[in-house]
Amino acid sequence: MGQRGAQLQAEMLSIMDQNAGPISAYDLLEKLRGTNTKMAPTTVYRALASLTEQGRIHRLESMNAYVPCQHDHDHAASILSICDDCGTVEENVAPEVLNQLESVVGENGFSPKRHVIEVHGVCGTCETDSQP
Amino acid sequence: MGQRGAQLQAEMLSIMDQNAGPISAYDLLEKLRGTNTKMAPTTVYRALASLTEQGRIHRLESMNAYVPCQHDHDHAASILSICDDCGTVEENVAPEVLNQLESVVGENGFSPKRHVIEVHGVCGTCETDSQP
DNA sequence: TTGTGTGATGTTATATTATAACGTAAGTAG
DNA sequence: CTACTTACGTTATAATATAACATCACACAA
Repeated sequence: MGQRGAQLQAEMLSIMDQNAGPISAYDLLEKLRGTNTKMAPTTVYRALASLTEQGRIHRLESMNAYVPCQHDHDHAASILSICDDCGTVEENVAPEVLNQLESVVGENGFSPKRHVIEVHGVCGTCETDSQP
Repeated sequence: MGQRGAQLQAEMLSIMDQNAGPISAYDLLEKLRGTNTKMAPTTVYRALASLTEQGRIHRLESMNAYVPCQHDHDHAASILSICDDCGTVEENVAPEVLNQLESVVGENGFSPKRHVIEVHGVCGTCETDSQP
């Protein structure tokens, strides 16, 4: 049969690390099929869910894609900035942003459990490169 | 043929206003088929794109669903808080959060174009209701 | 060792979300 | 009226995700 949890997840992380930017579940599946021809979407989605729960990857909600976490096990919500030119994603952790955010949404008693903060734009490198 | 842009969009907005929470494109499509049996997904997606560009609705990236804008034509990025219990969505505009956010992602020259800020949790009402 | 429980995986099928491509019709301005 | 532009229809298909249930691998205890 296939690989056991930890091993599959490690292989997935390795693929994601080698990948320049975010990767979709199905692109990941194709790469995994290099070593395991029979792998099904379900398996990949299950492993992605597990990695996400562990905080080892992040899902880009606005792109239906995944990136490795850049801040080991940091459980604070992260801010993902996505360059729409080159596709690179940078991760930032900024407690002060979170605090303000919580105070804004909390005004009416809202109690936050999960934050999705994604910023699309152009990264410094691409911005520079596009100068004349 | 079908309705022209403005009329279709108005009907869509009306459906969304009557709907308690976010609605998916296909649920919207089904409701629209009450008046126009032949409507196709493409048409709905096109109208949703147009409404989004106009800032009259927001797409919940983390739910693949849509809600009417609660702050007429306010072009600043909004913060959407989503109650995972009752499904209601509240919209806030908080320039100070945006400013901080931009300063965090801008540290390395990143130039933001679009913000996705969605907070999942439990709203004040549901929180209160669940007390003993 | 053998049984037994748990969780991962395989397998099949299908649901859900979204877009491509191209033709046709409706309104709009000249 | 005609040309132009934009919305819409139509068909097909791509892309993303989950349900349901059988089977297998491993760990652990008897």
